[in-house]
Order: sequence, then structure tokens, then C-alpha cells
Amino acid sequence: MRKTFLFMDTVLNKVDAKGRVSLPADYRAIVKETGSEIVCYRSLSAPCIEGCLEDLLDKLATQIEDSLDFFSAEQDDLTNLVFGDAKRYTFDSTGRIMLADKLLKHAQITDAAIFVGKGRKFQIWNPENWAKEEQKIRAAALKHRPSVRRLDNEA
Amino acid sequence: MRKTFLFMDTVLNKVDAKGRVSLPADYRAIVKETGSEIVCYRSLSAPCIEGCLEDLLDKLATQIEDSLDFFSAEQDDLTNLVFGDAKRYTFDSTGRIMLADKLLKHAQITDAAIFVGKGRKFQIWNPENWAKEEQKIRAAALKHRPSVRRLDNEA
DNA sequence: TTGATTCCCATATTTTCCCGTGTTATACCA
DNA sequence: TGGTATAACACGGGAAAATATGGGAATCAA
Repeated sequence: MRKTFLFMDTVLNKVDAKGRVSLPADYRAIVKETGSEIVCYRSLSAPCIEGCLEDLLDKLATQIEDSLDFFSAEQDDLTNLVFGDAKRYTFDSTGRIMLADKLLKHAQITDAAIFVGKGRKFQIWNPENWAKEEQKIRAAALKHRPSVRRLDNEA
Repeated sequence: MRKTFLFMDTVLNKVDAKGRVSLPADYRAIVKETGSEIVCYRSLSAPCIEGCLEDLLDKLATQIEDSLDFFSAEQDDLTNLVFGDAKRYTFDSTGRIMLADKLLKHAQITDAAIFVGKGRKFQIWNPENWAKEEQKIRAAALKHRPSVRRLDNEA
């Protein structure tokens, strides 16, 4: 069992008539080795699907419980938003998942989907939308060189 | 055997003439795998039914014991409200539960109910009411991004 | 008995499983 | 180094299983 696992790379896969998509083999390996499951939900900030391991959401659930009052409105809204949208996705014997229509619609995905690694998370985009987004991000990175220290402090 | 048990997703089910509702299959799986039971009660803060595993209420009981004075009025009220209202709901062989009228009335549920995952808990709403509530929460989340983003990054 | 609750069966739909095939990637050998 | 054998992968399609949901019979209580 390896100690570190990161969702990486960018993989383009087809979405078949039944709505099935192959989860990239590397991602499947992570699921198997961690014994966790993939969870997907609509990104709050972009027209894409976001995914991570269930472990991560479990950690989030614990954090919310610990940091907010059991009956607080804040906790209510936050958990509704996060967990109401998320769903476990187990892949079949050939490595495919079936994404909910709600998610596909949000990401404008029809017949193809592109998986983009983000470390502990990953995103699933409509390929054309991702192409534009990547350009934008790279251009911005050239102007404002990203600060690792800043990100490090926040996390 | 998985390690994490989170109520997730949003699923719409019918309430039949006898008052029966299918508990989402994912929720049933959690009950089976944990060996605990589903407990439901009227939400203290919203017109909906709230549910969780009996284990969680046990944890809540411990928290109340630890955090409030044994004879405090506050504790009295809280325990009355929660435990006086809560009830165990076991599902039949086809996976359905029969919610008490008291709960259905509180949530204005008649012929359809929507289950909303909240991590350790879940809620059951009248579908139209939930649609409005979700819009409200999402709109608020987009305005006040920081708190969500902060938790999101921490996890 | 009347009303309510539980249990069981039937069915349409959705989801999952499984097999076959072509393609790509990896390993191996001369 | 070039070429071939082997394995892994993506993906189409049909079969099998699971799920939601309606209805009836059996059980129980007031």
C-alpha cells in the first residue's frame, strides 16, 4: 500500500450512449489501494464536475461537526450544499462509472469528458470548455507567478 | 468493507397511499453495514424531517451530558425536543419506511418526498420546498464564498 | 368490525455485470 | 535498436440484478 496518492494527468474519454465513462486507470488504482470510493459533485466555482475520495469528505464532515454547533444554521446550510450534491461512484468490472444527469448537465458534457488531475481532487470537463479554461489559467499564471508559500499557508 | 458512512445525494421518491416511502438504496446500505438504525425527528430549524443513525444521537447525548449542567433548563429543553420527537424507523423487505403523521405534517409532505444527504445526517423535504431552499443556499454560498472555500481548502 | 400495519408478490425501470473486440501501451528478445 | 509478443485499456452491446412502487392478503389492536 503506497502512502501518497495524487490525481494527476489529463485524460480524454468517451461518454457512451448509456452515459458511461471509463475512469482513468490511474484513478482506479488509487481507489483500490486506498480502499476508499470516488465521490463526485458539481463544482461550486466552475462549470465542471469535481471528484475526490470519500475519505476527504468524511474528513470534512468531521471538521464541520467539530467546528460548528450541532444545530447551527451554518452547519445546516453547508452540509446540505456539500453532501446533498455529492454522490458515490463505484466503477464496474471494466472501470466505468455512470455520472448523474445533473452533473453532466452542469458541466455541459455530452459525448466526451476530460479528466483533469488536481492532487487530492480531480475535475471532469467538457473537452472544449477545458481547453479554453486551461489557456486562461496558463495566461494568468504567466502574469501573476503563483506563490507556493501563499498556498501552503492557506492549506 | 468500507470505512466511511456518509449520507449523500438528493433522491426523490414517492409517498404512496399508505404513507410508505422507499429509503434510498445507499442509505439502506449504510444501515446494513453499520448495524445501526435510522432515527427520524422534526428538524428544529426548518420545515423538514431530519434523520441519522442512532449512533449519532448517542453521541449527541454524550455531548449534552458533557457540555451542560445536569439539571439545566437548557438541557431539559433540548433533550425533550430531540429525544421526545425521535423515533426509530426500520425498513421493510422492499426497503420502505412509514413516517409518522407528525413528521409528514411538519414537513408538508403528501405524495412525494426528497431525501437530501448531509453527511452524518440527512433531511426529508417536500420537493417544492427543497427546491426553494436549495436555491437560497446556493445563492448565499456564491455571495459568501470565503467560509465555504476555507473549509474546502482545509479538507 | 374497522382501521391500521406488516408481509408478500408483481412489474416496470434503472443500474450493474459480463463478454467480445479493437487499440494502445508495455515487456521482451534477437 | 527494431520488431514482436503480451498485457492493459477503452468501449460497444446484451444479460442479469437491483430498485422503486403498486396492490393484495395476513396480522394486530382498539
